[in-house]
Amino acid sequence: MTSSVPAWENPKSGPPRSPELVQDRAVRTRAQVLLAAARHFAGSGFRGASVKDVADEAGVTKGAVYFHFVNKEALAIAVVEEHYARWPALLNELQAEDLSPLDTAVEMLNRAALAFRDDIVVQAGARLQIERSLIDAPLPTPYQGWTDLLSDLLTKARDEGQLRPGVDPHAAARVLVSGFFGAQHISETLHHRADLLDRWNEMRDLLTSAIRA
Amino acid sequence: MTSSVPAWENPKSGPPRSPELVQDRAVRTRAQVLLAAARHFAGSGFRGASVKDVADEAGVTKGAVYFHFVNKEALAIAVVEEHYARWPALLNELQAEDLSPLDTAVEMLNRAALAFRDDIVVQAGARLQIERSLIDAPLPTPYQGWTDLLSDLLTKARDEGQLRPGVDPHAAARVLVSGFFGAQHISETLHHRADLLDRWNEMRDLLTSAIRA
Amino acid sequence: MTSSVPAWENPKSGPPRSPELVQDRAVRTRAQVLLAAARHFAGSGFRGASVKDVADEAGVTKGAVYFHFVNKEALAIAVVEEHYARWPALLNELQAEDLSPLDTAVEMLNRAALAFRDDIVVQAGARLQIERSLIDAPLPTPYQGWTDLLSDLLTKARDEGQLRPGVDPHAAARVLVSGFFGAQHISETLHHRADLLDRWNEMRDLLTSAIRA
Amino acid sequence: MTSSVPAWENPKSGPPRSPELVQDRAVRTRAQVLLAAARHFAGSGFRGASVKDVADEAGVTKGAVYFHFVNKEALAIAVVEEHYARWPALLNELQAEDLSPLDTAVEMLNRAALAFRDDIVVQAGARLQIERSLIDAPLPTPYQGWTDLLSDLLTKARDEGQLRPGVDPHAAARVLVSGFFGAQHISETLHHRADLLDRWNEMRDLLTSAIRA
DNA sequence: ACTAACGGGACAGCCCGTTAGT
DNA sequence: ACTAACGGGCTGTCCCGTTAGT
Repeated sequence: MTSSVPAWENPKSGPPRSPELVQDRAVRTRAQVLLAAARHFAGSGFRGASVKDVADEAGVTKGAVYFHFVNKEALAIAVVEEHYARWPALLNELQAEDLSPLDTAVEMLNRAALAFRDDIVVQAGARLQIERSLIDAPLPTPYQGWTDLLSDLLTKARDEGQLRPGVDPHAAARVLVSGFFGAQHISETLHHRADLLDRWNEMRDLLTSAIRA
Repeated sequence: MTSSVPAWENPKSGPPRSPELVQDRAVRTRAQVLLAAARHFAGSGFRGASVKDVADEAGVTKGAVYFHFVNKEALAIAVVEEHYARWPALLNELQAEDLSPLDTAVEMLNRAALAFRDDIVVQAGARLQIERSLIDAPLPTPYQGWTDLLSDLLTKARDEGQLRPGVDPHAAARVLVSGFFGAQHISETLHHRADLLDRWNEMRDLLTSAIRA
Repeated sequence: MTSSVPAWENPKSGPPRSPELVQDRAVRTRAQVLLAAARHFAGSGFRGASVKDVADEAGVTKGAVYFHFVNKEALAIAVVEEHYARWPALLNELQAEDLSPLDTAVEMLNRAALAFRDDIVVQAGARLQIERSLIDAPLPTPYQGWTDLLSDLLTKARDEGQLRPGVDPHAAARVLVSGFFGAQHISETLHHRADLLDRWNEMRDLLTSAIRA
Repeated sequence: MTSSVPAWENPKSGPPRSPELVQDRAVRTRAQVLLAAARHFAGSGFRGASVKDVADEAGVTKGAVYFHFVNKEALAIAVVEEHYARWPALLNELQAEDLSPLDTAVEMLNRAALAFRDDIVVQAGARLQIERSLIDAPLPTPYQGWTDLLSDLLTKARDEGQLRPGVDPHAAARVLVSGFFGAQHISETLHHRADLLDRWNEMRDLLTSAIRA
C-alpha cells in the first residue's frame, strides 16, 4: 500500500555538493553561512539581505562567503536546494508508516505545515521562490514537485477507490497545493505563521470533505 | 437579498487629496507616475524597481515624482490603495444584479480573478503586499477586507440555508481567500497568470462542492 | 600653399557634447571632473585611478561624477576625445602661417611635442591609448589621425618636389609617427618628458635629413 | 671586428636562485607559473592580470604562486628579467657571424623585432615596462641597455668610417631605440604586431639611409 | 510644477595575501 | 612543496533623496 518515490526536483545524492571541501572546518563554515543566509533571506528577502549581513551573522568575512559561494545567487540557490532536500526525507519517513495513498498525501502536507512553521531553511526557500523573478539565476521550478507527488498519490488513491467519483486526481492535487501554499502564505503575512496549523487544518478539512469518497 | 457594503480597507476614496492639485497637468502627471509605478512594481517588485525607472517610464524626471510623492514608500502605498479601490466598485456592480449571498461571494471572486489577470494596478498591489515586510511603511492589512466581506456574505448565506450544515462561515471565508490567493499566486509564478481562470475554476468548484448545501 | 583639413577622428563640432547641460555650474563641474580625471589617468593609468580619487580631486562626490559620465569608461573616452580635439585647432593655427606642406608637417609635430610636454590632457589621452586594451570601450583608433594627416601633407610635398626621390610619402608618414611617439614615450618613461624636446629634435633632424630633397 | 658585450641590465643570470630549488617538480612549477604570468601580463597588463588568473592558467593554486614569488611585483620582476635575459644570448649568436659593428647593430634590432613578434616573455616584459609606474617595485631601467649597446656599436662604426660625417653615435643610438620601440608599439596597438616586420623595415631603411656613410 | 544637478551612502564583487593543514 | 580555506580591504556602480534653478 506504500507508494513509490515520485520524481522530485533534486533526486541527486545529498551532502557532498562538491567533491572537495575536505577540511571539516570548511563544512562547518559552509553550513554556518548557509544557515545565516537562510535566516536573513527568510527575514529580509533576497535584495534586503546583504552578503555582509550574512557573513557577519555566520561569524566569517565576505571573503569566506565568496569562497564557498561564487555569488549571492549561488547562496540563494543553495538555500532553495536545501529546502527541497527536506521533502524526500519526509516522504521516506512516512512510507515506513504504511499509510494509504490518500492518507500519505494528507500527512505529507501536515508535516510540511510543521516544517513551514518551524524550519528556517524551509521558510527561506519559500520566500526566495516567491521572489524568484528578482533573482537572475535558475531556481528549481516551485510547486511542481509537490504537485507531481500529490498527483501520483491521488491517482493511486482513485485506483483504490478512495476518491469521490468525478474527482480528477490531477486537479485535486493542484488545488491541494494552491490551498496549502495560500494558507501558509497568508498565515505568515498576518500572524508570522503562529496560526499556520489551524489555518491548514481548516483548509485540509474542507478539501478532504470534497475529495474523499 | 443584496448584502450591505462591508468594512473594506479604504473607504476614503473620493476626490483628489489636496484641493490645489486640480490643475489638470498635475493630475495627469500624477496619474502617469502612478501607472508607471504600478508597471514596475508589478514586474520588478519594490526594491527591484528604481524611482528613476518609474520616472523614465512616466516621461518625467525624478524631481517630478518626488513632487507628487514624498518618497518611494508613498508611491507603493498609493499603488496599493489604488488596488483596494477596485473592490468596492466591483461590489457595487454586483449588487445591481440581485444575486444570492453565496452567489455574490463566488461571483466577486470570479471577477477578481479577471482583475488579477488583466489589471496591472491590481497585480502591482498584490505583489507589493507580498513584499510588504520589505517596505517600511504601514500598508493596509492584506486579505482582511476580502475575509470580512466573504464572512459577511457567507453568514448571510448560512442564515438563508444555503450552506451545508456544519460549515463555519468564517472558516469557509478564510479558506476561500487562501485558496483564491494561492491559486492566483501559483498561476502567476508558473504561467504568468495565463491559466489563472482555469486554476481558479478548479479551486472554486471543489470548494463550493464542500460548502454549498 | 596651405593644405586642406584632413580627415581627423573627431570632426564634429566642439564644446556642446550633449544638448542639455544648461546650467553654467554644471559645465564648470564637468570641466573640473574632466581635468581631475586627466590628472589621475595621466599619473596612475586607467585601473590605477579610482573614481573616488577623481571625485575628491575635483571637489565633488562620486554621485556628481556619475551624473556627468555614465561610467568610468565614459570618463576615459571624454579625456581621449579632449586630447584629439587639440590637433585640429593646432592645424588651424598653422595654416594661417602659410608654410610649405613639409614644413607644416614638421611644425605640427614640433608643436605636438610641446603639448605632450605641457598639456595634462594630451598626456592623459596618450596614456589611455596605451592602455586601451584594458578599457572595454571603443576608443578612437590611435595614431591613425596623425598618420593620415602626415600622409596627406607629405604627398603634397612630393608633388611639389620637396621630397627626396624614392621616398614613399605614406611610409615616411608612418615612420614619422612611430618616431615621434617612440621618442615621446621613452622621454616620459626615463625623464618625465623633461628632455622631450631634445629627443624629438634629434629624431626629427635625422628623419628629415633622410626625407627632404 | 666583433664588439665586446656591453653593460646590460641583468648580468647576474646564472643558475637558480636558491640551491634547494633544484627539486625538479619545484623548478617545473616555477617555470609554469612564470610562463603563465607572462601570458597574462602580456594580454592584460599588471593590474588587469590577477594572481588567481595566473595560478589557474599554470594549473596550481595561489598558494603555490606565493611560495615561489613573495608577491605580485616579484612575479613581474621575474618576467622582466627573463625578458632582458634574451638580448645577451642574441648578441652572442651574432658575434659568431663576424659582422661589421653597424651591421651588428642593425641585425640585433632585426632579430629583436622577431622576438617581439613571437616571444610572449619578450612581449610581457615590454608591456610591464610600459606600465612600470603602476608597479611599485624597482624594475630595471628600460631602453638603457639597448641604448648603451647601440651607442657602443655605432661608436665603433664611426671609428671605422661607416657613419655619415656629422652623425653623433649616441644620438643615433637613441633615435634607433625610439624608432624601434615606437614602430613596435604602434604595430602592436593597431595590428597585434602582424605587420611588425614591415613597419620595422620601413623605419630601419629610412634611418640607415640617414646614418650610413 | 517641474528640471538639472548633486550628495551621501550602500552593496556586490573582486583581489592580494596569509594561515591552517597535509 | 603545495592546497584548501579564509581575512580584510577596496572599487565601480547604483540608488534614494535634496537643492539650485526656472
